Amino acid sequence: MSDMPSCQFESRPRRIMMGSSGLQTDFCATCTVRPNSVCNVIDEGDISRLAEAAVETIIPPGRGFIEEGAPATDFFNVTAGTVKLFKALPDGRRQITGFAAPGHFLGLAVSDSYAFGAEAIDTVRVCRFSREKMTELLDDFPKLERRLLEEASNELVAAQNQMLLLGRKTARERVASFLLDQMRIGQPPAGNGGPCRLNLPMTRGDIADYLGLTIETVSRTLSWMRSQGMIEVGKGYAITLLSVSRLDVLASGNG
Amino acid sequence: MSDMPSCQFESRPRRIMMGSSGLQTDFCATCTVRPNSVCNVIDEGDISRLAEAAVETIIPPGRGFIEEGAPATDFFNVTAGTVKLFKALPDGRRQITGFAAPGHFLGLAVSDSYAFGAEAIDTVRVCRFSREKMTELLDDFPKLERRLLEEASNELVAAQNQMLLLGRKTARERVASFLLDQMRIGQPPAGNGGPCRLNLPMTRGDIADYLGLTIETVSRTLSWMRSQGMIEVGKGYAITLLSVSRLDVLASGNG
DNA sequence: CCGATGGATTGATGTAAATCAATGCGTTGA
DNA sequence: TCAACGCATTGATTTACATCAATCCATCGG
Repeated sequence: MSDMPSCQFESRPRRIMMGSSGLQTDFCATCTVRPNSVCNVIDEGDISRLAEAAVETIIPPGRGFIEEGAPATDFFNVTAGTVKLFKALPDGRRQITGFAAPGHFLGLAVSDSYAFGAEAIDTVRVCRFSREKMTELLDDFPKLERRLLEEASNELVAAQNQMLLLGRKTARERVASFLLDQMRIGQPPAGNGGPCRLNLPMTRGDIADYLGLTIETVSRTLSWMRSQGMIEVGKGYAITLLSVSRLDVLASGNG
Repeated sequence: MSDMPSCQFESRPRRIMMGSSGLQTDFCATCTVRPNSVCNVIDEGDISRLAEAAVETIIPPGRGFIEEGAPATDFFNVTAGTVKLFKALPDGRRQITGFAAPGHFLGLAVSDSYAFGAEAIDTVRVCRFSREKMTELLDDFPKLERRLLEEASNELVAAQNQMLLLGRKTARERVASFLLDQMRIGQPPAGNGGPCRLNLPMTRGDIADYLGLTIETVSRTLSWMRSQGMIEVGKGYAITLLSVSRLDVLASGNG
C-alpha cells in the first residue's frame, strides 16, 4: 500500500502545478489506481481545468473529514488510502455503510447536508471540489457526469448486496462475504484458487460495524474459520484466505 | 389508489399515440405523480421522442418482471402501483431492498445482468425502454442524465439509512422507522402532527423481508405499538399512526 | 352454503449473537 | 523499564428475536 497513487494509463504519477495555491500535487480526479476511474473518459485537453478546480488534502489516520448532517459544501475524490463511511444513532450505535478506496467519489448528496460521516482509516489523500465548482464541471464534462452515474449505479448494487447481508445472512456468512469482497478489491494476483493474502486496513471494530455484528462475534467467527482451516490470521491486519472455494460456499448461504 | 396516473403539471393524464405499436397509452417517463420526476426537466418539444422510445406494460399483482441475474435488456419507469425489489439467497431467504413507487426508474444496472428481482405488489404500470434506446436518450437529453444521477443519489441515501436500520436497529425501531417512511411517501395531508392514515400495499411478509425480521416479529411489534396507543391497526392493509412524535422517538433510537 | 386457502395474530420454546467479563499483547510515552 | 492504553481473543451468561405451532378470519370457488 504505497500512498503514492499510480495510474494504469501513465508510467508514473503525474505532477502538476495547482492554480491558486501554487502547490504541487499528484493527479486526482483524472488519475487514480482504479480501472474505472475518470482517467479513461476525460480528454487530455480537459485535464488542467479539472485539476485547477481541485484542492488536494492529506488526512491523517482516524481523522474525520465529513460530518453527518453538516452542510454539504464539498465533493471529494479519494486518491490514496481507505475511508470509512458511516451513519450513527444518537446513543452511539454505528453502521459503516462502506469503505471508499482510491478512485471513489464522496459527497454526491442531493440534499444540502451530508447523509453520512467519513473518516480516514489510514493516511488518506483526497481531492476536494466545492459543490458549485462540481456542478460547473458536470455541465462542461458530460463524460464526467456519465462516469458519476456509473459509479452511483455500482454503489447501489453494492448497497443492495449489503442489505441482503445485513438483513438475512448469519455471522459466518457475513464474515465470509466480507473477506471475499476484500479479496476482490485487493486486486493484484486475482483469484486463481490458491491462498490469497489480504492486508485489511480496518480494525475488528470497523469490520463489526460494517457487518452489523459485535467485535467479539467477528473475532470468534474468524477463530472458527481458522479452526476449520479456511483462513490464517496473521499478526496485525493480515489475513490469508486458504480456501476461497469453501468461503464462497459459506458466503452464498450454502454452508 | 387509482391505477390511472395523475400528474401535478397537467389537469388530466395525457394520452398519446405510440409509434410502432399504435397503442394508446398514458404518459410515462414524462408524466408521473412524483414531484421530482423528469416532468420538470424535459422540454415540451422532447416529449414525443421520449414517448416513442417507450412501451407501456401493465403488470398484474404478484407478477415478477425482473429476474435477478437475468440479462439486463430493459430499463423501466414506474408510472402506477408499487413494485418490490429484492435479492434472494439460494435457500429462499429474501431481502426486499426497496419499494418503487410511481416516478422511480428501475434497471439502472452497469453490468449486463440485473442485480435484483422486481415484482408487482398491486397492479403496476411501467414504461419499458431497451437499454440501447436508453443510452441514446441519455446522449440526447443531458437533463435526463442529470435527473437519473439525482435519483441514484437519493436511492443511495435511502440505502444507507436502510443499512443502519438493518445493521443496528431493534425490531421496534425498524417498524417505527418503516411506518414513518411510509407516511412521508404517502404524501397527501403531510405530517401536521395529527393522526395519519396509511394504506400499505404490501403484506406483513413483505414488510418482514424489507426490515430483516420475521412475519411474527412484525405482527407482534405492531400489536405492541397498538397496545401502547401509538397506532391503530385496521382491517386489511390500513394502519393509522396516532402518535407520530412517539414513533419518531422510537425510530431514531431514543425509545 | 361450506371447505379450502392465504394472510395475520398470538403463544411456547429454542438459539444465535449480544453482553458482561477476564486476559493477553503490542505500542507508546513518562 | 514499566505503567497505561488500545486492540484482540476467549469464556460465561443473557436476551431479542427466530422457530415451531395453534387459531382466527377473510376471500374464493364449487
